[in-house]
Amino acid sequence: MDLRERIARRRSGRQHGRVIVDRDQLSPVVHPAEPVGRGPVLEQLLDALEPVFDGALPPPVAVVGPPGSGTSAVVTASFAALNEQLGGSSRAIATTTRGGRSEPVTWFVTVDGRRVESAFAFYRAVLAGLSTEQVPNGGVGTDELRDRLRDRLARADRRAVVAIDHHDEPGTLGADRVRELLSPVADSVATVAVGHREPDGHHGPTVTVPSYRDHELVDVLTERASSGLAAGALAHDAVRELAGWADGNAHDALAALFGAAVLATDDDADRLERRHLEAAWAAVPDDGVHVGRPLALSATRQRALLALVDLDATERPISETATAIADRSSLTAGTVERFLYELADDGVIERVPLQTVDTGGGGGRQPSTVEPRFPTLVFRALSTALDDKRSG
DNA sequence: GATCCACGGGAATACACGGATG
DNA sequence: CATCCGTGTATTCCCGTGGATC
Repeated sequence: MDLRERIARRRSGRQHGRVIVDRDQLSPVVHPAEPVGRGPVLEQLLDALEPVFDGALPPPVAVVGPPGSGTSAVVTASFAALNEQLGGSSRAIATTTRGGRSEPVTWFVTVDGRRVESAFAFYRAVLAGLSTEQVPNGGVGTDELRDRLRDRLARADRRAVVAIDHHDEPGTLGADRVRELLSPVADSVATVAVGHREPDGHHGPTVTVPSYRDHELVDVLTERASSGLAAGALAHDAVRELAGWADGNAHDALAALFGAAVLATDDDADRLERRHLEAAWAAVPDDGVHVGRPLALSATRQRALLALVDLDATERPISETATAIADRSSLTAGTVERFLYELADDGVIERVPLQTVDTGGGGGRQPSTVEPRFPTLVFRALSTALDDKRSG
């Protein structure tokens, strides 16, 4: 990071108070261009993709690792760098418009499974990664998009390596479904499945990303804090403690750091105090889900979750919670209730059996309540679902 | 006009419990 | 005593509708 960049970040960060200099540097959903301490894994991934350097397609690759190990970060960073070297969209235009000689071009596209759940959305995402042209949002059929993709890759020496991130999370397109969608262009597309486990029947190299070790996580946090927080805002032993608490999970560690920074800002403090850190990691559930999960939901669902977080709905039956949320929004209680069940089914929130016996009418099935499974402070800070309301 | 998608309503099904039935 | 049944609630599942986009 050069000086100019630092100054620019300071300027843009002013509105965030005295502690936070650059929110993006702290965000668990933003990946650095150069992941810290993941050199060996990056090498393994490049090995697996080796054929692309000879203008060929690699075999199917799987990238697997436990939650918070940085699988997405590794793939995102690698693909960005590979695009620069091997002819991503911008370069492709520069080289193909000059002279007739068509150089081998390979695009590297990552598709975020959390935000791409239909065939239509999938083709759209891949096409967007393959060209700078505008891809329609609607009004055109799925078949049309598939045909465009085929046309795009039909010419010789054009291929794409498509990473499908989070292929094994609930609600996302599975690796087999992706293969099916890409079958019309199978000769020019290779896939990289990124997730917690290999796709069923995976054949081909697998890159295994291990959990961060304690000192590596310290490095990650130190790096993020140095660019995201004001100088001296975070004591070094706090970093160690944070890393120890997170137990190798970089997402949880960053979520706690971010949450603490938000709390310190609310306090108008000039450094992260112990109470901020403790409250922040209390807001990161054990064994919870990545904050990217709720952040990828539709605006209405995010609004429902924001209300849920503010409500502190513990000990309340799900139907009551739904009514309370509905009162604060334009949604019907019935719809909110269904949302909550769906979100619980996907693991974003968790149903907890409720023991209260005093249902006057007697009989009936026991109600349950719901609890967030995602980092609440981070979600509240990053969700844009209320932005239209907030500005002004 | 064609198309995708999220919302909304509600039907269908599962579960809990007490009381009736054999 | 084991099982079935009725009632009330919780949970899941389905599909029509309308907004947005091209």
